Amino acid sequence: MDGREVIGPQPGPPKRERADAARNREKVLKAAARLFRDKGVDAVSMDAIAAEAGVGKGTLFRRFGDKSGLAVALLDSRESELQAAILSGPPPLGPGAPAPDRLAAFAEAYLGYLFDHLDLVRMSETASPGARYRIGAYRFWHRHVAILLAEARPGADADVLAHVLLAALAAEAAGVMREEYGEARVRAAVATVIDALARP
Amino acid sequence: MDGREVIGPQPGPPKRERADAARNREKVLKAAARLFRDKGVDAVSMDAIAAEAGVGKGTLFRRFGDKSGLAVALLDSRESELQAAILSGPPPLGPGAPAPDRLAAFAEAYLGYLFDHLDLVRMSETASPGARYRIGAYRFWHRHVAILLAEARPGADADVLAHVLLAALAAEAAGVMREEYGEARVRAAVATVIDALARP
DNA sequence: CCACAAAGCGGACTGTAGTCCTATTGCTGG
DNA sequence: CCAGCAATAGGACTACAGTCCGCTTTGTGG
Repeated sequence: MDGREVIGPQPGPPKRERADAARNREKVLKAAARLFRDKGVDAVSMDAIAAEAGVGKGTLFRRFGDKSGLAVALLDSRESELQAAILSGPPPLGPGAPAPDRLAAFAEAYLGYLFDHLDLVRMSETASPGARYRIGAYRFWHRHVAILLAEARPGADADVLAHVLLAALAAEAAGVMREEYGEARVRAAVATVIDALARP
Repeated sequence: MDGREVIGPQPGPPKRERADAARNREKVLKAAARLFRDKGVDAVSMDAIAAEAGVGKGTLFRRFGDKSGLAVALLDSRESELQAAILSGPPPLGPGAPAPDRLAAFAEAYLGYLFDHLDLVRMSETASPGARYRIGAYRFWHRHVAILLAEARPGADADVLAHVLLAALAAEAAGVMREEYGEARVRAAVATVIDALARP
């Protein structure tokens, strides 16, 4: 990443947030977190969140767009941590290590993040068709992986290969694999693929 | 594949299909095909299909389960062709060629099938969460790939690797890649990954 | 040919995501 | 402090997937 700053939903909005808007945003995020924790992500409807937060449905949707946007907002801090570690943390996740090592470290770290928040990430990726690829964070992961792949495997079509690799890290795919074979084997298999691709 | 028969939705039901049921099944499939062709898969609701077919909604859902089931039924013949070619067609897609060649041929053929029917396959895979992995055909592709991977790369965790590979062939992922980079680059990238994995 | 059980039918009903439009609220310059 | 206005709030409304259950059709055994 030749990066400048973390890509993602703006923690502080463009210009200035009106006081009532800020209040309601907090209320919604708190309510959503509470409901998701108590009942599970899949069992909570947007109506329920609006009711629990004491705001109207319109407010909820205008602010977060859709379920996917709400999930992204809830994941924001964890995601930013990971992005920061990639941009400026210690190697091999951060800059300084050889590309293949960085790729392996990224996969390890990303799978940790993913499995820690599987339901939320799944919601952010599957709320609407194509949601996964519209999220700002996806573009971040993609660029990171593409740049490292280009370095590790000169001449390859790194942009497309990065999408291929990331397909295996989709919440639904990784979730199914973990359920069927356990986390360790998923991590190992992803490491195998990265190894095969990045150390030709 | 040490296979015996094609996996998928039963063309002829278990015991015997009542006359009215058969009639309605045909009416629904015809109506759905017509509507999908005219308006596009995403713009057609289940209500519209039921109305166009002149049957009740209950009928539609009892017979096909959900949107995913309807898509599978519509894809059935093309899918069975591909499965048959894999099980008993000429090499390298069919038996007889070395595993890496068969894997490459499978990816080529599958991408052809996928891109020819992208919207329908996407519908079959994303109609409900996890739909992709519940479809009988997915299990077929998975076993096929796993068996070939096990042969090409002894000692590797072929079952998990097969899922990883197939993740790149998900309709949504492949569709996004094609849109962004074109079909040729997607095919090439998938071939690259298979090559890296299967010819260590 | 008829009676009758079971398979199948259909559309009213429920729950949910997401939209829209009007009333309200908070900010800003005077 | 106040007036004006743009941003925001809220909930009624739409459209859709999927369920349920009383009614109808079909095949069968007498």
